[in-house]
Amino acid sequence: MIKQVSLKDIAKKVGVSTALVSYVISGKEKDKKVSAKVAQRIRQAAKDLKYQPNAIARSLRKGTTKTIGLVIADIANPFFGQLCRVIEDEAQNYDYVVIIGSSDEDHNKSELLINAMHQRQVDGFIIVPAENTIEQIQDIIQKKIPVVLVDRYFNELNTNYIVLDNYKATFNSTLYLIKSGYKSIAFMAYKSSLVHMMERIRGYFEAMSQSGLTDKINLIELKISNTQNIFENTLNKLLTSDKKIDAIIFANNMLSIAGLHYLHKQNIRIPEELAIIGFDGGDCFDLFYSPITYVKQPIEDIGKEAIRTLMDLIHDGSNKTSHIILNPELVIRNSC
Amino acid sequence: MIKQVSLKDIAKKVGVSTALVSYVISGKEKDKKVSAKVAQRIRQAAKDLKYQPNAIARSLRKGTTKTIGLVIADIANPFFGQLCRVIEDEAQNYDYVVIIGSSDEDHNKSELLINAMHQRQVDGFIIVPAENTIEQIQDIIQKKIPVVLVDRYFNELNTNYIVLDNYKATFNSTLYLIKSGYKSIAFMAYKSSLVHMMERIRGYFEAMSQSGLTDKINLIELKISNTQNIFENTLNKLLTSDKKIDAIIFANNMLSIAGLHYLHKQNIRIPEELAIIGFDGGDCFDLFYSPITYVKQPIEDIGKEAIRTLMDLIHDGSNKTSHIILNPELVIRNSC
DNA sequence: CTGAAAGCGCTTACAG
DNA sequence: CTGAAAGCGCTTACAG
Repeated sequence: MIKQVSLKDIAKKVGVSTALVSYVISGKEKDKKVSAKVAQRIRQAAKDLKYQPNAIARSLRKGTTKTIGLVIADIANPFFGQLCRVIEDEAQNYDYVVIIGSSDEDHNKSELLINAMHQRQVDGFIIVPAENTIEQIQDIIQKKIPVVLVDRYFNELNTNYIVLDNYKATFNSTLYLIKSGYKSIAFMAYKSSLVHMMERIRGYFEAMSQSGLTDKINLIELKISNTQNIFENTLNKLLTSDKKIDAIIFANNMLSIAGLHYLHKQNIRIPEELAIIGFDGGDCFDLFYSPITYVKQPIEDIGKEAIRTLMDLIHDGSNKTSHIILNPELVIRNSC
Repeated sequence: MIKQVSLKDIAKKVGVSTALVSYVISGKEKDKKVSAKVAQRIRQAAKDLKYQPNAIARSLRKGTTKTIGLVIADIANPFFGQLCRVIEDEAQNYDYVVIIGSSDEDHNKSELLINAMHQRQVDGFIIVPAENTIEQIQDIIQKKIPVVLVDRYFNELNTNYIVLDNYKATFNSTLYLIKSGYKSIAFMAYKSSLVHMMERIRGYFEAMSQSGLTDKINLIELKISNTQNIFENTLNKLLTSDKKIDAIIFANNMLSIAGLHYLHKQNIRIPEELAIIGFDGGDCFDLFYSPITYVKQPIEDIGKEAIRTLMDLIHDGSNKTSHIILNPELVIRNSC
């Protein structure tokens, strides 16, 4: 690493103080009334020396880094991958940079990440909170660092959040299946105390019971840590039971993809033998021999709203709390 | 944003100088022989005050940020998405953070990104270079900032790089098709001066001509900017021509997926009517009714080697140049 | 219109 | 074993 060009080098070359150079470089000449010709010489020198400001020094002085910390729940999940992309792109429009970490749904890892980002003085957080991370979020709030939760939130905490209307998502999906003549509809979800999962389950329950199908309710809850093997055994047991399942709704895309893998392997005909509704979408849903009907989240909007909310918080220091709940879309194809 | 706890606060509370606190916090007590009980009191105070070191200040002082700048070519491409994940995970093992940007194959955007990262004083770069970015890479090298290229490189530049053996990848794929009895094999690629694409094309050409099929060579080159529409028209023209194409090799995963979309829509039976070899893999290849044979890149290895090489460069200041060329794997399924 | 100086929060020789 | 002090590269009142 070679010694880099600093303000001082430019100042020396032009024969002025670093203050002048700083004014010109940061575009404040107008206010400070730096003479046009001095400004010109400074700009020229900066170009000649290929000056690049040291953002670290500026950050230390100004107390702001133009950096956002993004903690997602699972980097292996394409849904979050896409979300990262949107957020990154969007942040760039505001001249912010994003540093990303995956908690892998583990609260210890989450804490490590949040601390590392905090040490790096991020100006704000966007977090997809894992289970048992309430205290971590509380700590951030207490330090008055702007934070917005995404995809999930805690009822106990009055935070900004952007989430899907998860209840509506599964309520509508279930109803759609029922209207299409399916009755014995199973629901595969993760066992979780997190509100998004509970809401998805509630949507399914409500739709079933409101349709007089309470006795057909069949909720399968898997642990996130379960392997594809356990997953397939469970699915196998479900499908070979005497309950005669005629449809399955998967509560997120990891479950959907795992499910499709199994059904594909077993050569179970969709929708003839079994109807399917997936979650979150993706190329595989489109390219499946029988394109999959699924709940589509407005990822673009989620990301944009998250950044917009965070920027409001950072810039206006606004003290309102935003709860933004976005509508799901049921994309209807051939799988049911 | 609330005033944060600093070394000074701890020093004041314990009644020592900030130097002592710094030694203890950064784990240097042994060397500096801070008395055990003072060290203990400092640690306790740090914990009581929930002290988090200010990494920005440390970076400014030490001249290192423990941050890596990662510039990929296209954030929408799942291949790069996965690569980001691997690199991020791997960097974390070394206690480094990654900031990511996508050049979208545009050299202007690439320059903007590299400058922004440079201003943020990244300790090193990992770059998937876009076309016409030689000067940008040269600039980095000249500033003695560690950099390793990934996926592609420039023949004109003596840089560190990690790439697939692209020639072998398509040479073997083409040969595999030929051995399976296919003759009229088309190759869909992007028009590009970049070495990875040219190597993939060369592999195809060589395999065809070595097999006496020179007259069957059929290279389709698309611009990266081409829409799915143009893509489909081209594919349509190709398949309805009197050349009787019996197989297509796609030169990367974007082309593969676009191709599958088209073939799926047109109900072209694979492999009966047309054999297919894809590139890079993914769930859609697995879940396609006729699972797709494809060239698999060792993404995990690419990412790990990139980080390892960069860490060597940063830490040992090693002045050797690494050219790492990894082997492709042809994953054989049912599409040909 | 311009400059001297303080200070952001650290680390690290140096002196004792 | 401990402290005073310089300095990383900026920005920004303040004074002229």
